[in-house]
Amino acid sequence: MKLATWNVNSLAVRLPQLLDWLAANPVDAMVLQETKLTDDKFPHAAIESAGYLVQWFGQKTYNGVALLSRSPAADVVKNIPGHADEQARVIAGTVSDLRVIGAYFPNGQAPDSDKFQYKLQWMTALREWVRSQLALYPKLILLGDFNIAPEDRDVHDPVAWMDQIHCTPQERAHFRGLVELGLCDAFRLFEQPPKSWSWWDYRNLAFRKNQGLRIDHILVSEALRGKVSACAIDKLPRKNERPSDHAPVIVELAD
DNA sequence: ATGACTCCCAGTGGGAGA
Repeated sequence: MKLATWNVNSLAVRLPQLLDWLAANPVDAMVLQETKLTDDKFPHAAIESAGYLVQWFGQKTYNGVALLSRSPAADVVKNIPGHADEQARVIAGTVSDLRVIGAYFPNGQAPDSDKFQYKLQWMTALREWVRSQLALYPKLILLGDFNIAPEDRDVHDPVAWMDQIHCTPQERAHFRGLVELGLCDAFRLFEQPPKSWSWWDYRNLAFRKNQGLRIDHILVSEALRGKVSACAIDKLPRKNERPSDHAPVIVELAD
């Protein structure tokens, strides 16, 4: 079984690229972030024509998430239950026997901003909800745009990024908090090329110079850890014309 | 260098992203 996550930075713009990517990468399930579409505008028919069922949860202008799957998603949840939020950031469903939680973590903007406080509160709520989900669904996968670079090796210039947004000790502590629930960073189960990033700034020729961050992640529960057979970042879509600034991440689970 | 690019909604500019 293959699953993927991709921050598409506007599904209205990236729909053709998503369909191309799915044709080349026939995953069993996929989560999207930053669809930036209200629910009435979600292009479900095009996605269904590509052979996927889809659940979506969006808003105007910002955020927005979706869950695509070959087989139906059961017990679908949108956002974190009990955590009031104006922003559409989470979509979860059970696909086959797997609990799939797709998440778009807040950016946080700057460590001294109100948005950073929102990010910390959101991450606290997410962690407690994921803890309860793990009790219900031992086979759980949490994937999406975490907006956290967990370690210095996930940052092209750790000195310049030190204590900056995505790299603060508080954000990294939250990432470790998820790991301490029993989740495992699937990407790091394998030897990976050095300077592996999932996001490159649009500005300053960052992709060409390979100056990026690894902020899109796939975390798997203990029950799944032994089944992970591969995990990789697909840089190819970042070479498209009008690319998303993020690349997809794919994980493969043995049956 | 509080920049750069891209997207969105706006409305002939500005916020947000990361």
